[in-house]
Amino acid sequence: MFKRSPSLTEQVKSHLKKRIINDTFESGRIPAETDLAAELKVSRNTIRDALSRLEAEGTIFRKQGAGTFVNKAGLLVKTRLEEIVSYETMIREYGYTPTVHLISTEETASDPQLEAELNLKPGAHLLVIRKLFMADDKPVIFTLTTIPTEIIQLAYTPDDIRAPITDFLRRFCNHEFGYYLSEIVPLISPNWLAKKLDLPQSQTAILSFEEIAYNKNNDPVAKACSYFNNNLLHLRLIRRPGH
Amino acid sequence: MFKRSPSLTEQVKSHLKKRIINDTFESGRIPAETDLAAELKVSRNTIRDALSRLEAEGTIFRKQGAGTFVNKAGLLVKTRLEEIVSYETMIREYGYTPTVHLISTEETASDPQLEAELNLKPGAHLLVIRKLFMADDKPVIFTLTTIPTEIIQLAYTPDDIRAPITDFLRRFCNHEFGYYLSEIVPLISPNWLAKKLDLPQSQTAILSFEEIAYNKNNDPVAKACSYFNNNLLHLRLIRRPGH
DNA sequence: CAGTGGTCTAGACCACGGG
DNA sequence: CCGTGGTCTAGACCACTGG
Repeated sequence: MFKRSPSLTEQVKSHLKKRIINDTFESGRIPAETDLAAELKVSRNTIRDALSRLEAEGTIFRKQGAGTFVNKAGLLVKTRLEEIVSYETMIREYGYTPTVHLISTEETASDPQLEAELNLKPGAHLLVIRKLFMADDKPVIFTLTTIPTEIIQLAYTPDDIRAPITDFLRRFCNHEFGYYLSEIVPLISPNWLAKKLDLPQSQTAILSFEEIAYNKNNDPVAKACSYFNNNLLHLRLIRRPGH
Repeated sequence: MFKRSPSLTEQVKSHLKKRIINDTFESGRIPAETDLAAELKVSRNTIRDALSRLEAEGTIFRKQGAGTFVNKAGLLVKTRLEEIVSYETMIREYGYTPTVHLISTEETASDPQLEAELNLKPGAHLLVIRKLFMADDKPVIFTLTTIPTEIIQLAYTPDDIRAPITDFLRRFCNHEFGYYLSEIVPLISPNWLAKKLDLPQSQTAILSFEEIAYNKNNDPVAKACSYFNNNLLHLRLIRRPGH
């Protein structure tokens, strides 16, 4: 029934998610793990891995001894911060049409703070990219991405820069993206930013992300700052007790 | 070597974490999974589960084909939003001494928004709890917790209310805590809050959490709003690509 | 090529929930 | 009590890394 790639677990997960969304499971109850394993011809461990991922993203919940159930409220949550999606996808999941404007690119020298954060030599050269994301032509996210020029190995066009940074790192820097270490910082929007995000010039509180991108070798490879217009997007998160 | 409870995986995880912190592993390299399994007398799957948790919290990173390594930078990250710790623990992990002040408790009637969020009958009674968390006697977090009185089944003292809400729910409401669904909202601190958090009266941007607490049955049982003084605490998060 | 982590299997036993 | 999810085992094969 399933192929070898992507992983069985992933195929089972999306198969089950489709059935959940199409409401194939009456009364919100999902069949027992052993039954699913028999039906889909995979081992129970594979079923469990898939269900664990669906549970982590709030699609289902499980109760030992009772069963596995659809989390109707969880289905309404579109994006969760702890899982990266491109800003275009995020905007689309809120029901808007996304567009990306490349505002500017610029080369500068690094400052001591960035050198520490990205583990650079003093005076390293940096590529600074400014982008504006629109939802139905209303500006919602402004981003400022900083990449050391020394890791860029191929020539690129403005279109390549419009793509998500994870794609740019893979295609032009030969770095597989690993994860973001993010800090959430509240801010009173300065005038230049209020103008870009179409906020009232009177002081408005906004959210910003300051993120260091790490590659699969755990080396810091870029810094990304994002500024959100909270009128349209909501930043949500599922928080669970540590094990 | 290990007992039956808590889970083997959890014991292996904390055993390995101790060895990582004590720098038992030279050159940052952690032994192969099969070696660890033989040494600790557990199956490789158990080792893998433990390593997966350490990887999720940023303590280690793995590279297929190469090995498993200590994430030295990740060890510096104390608290991550996606994993719940009590605010007292969070303050302690930043190196301060925490204290909790119970500001007030109050009973009110619900409003339509809360009735929708907590799935209540119109006009339900609510217990509102206000607390202030101090770090070395400096105020850093103000919280406003709202619990429907109908789920409170035992009498409680002010001391009981000072405890984290997860404890209160378990001990006095017979509800096992499941997870928080949180929204992060930026705010310009109003004067009353600036006073409580000892912020400059001039407008300051702060972060707030608006969280709905769910129990293990996936029912919403409480609402918790938190307001942070960002001068002392940093809200961090590890973000990874979805599977 | 040897050694590593990634995936998957089949089976066992336990702990809990609800009738 | 039975059926559920939670944990653990032993073993197999694959995919990737690095010398």
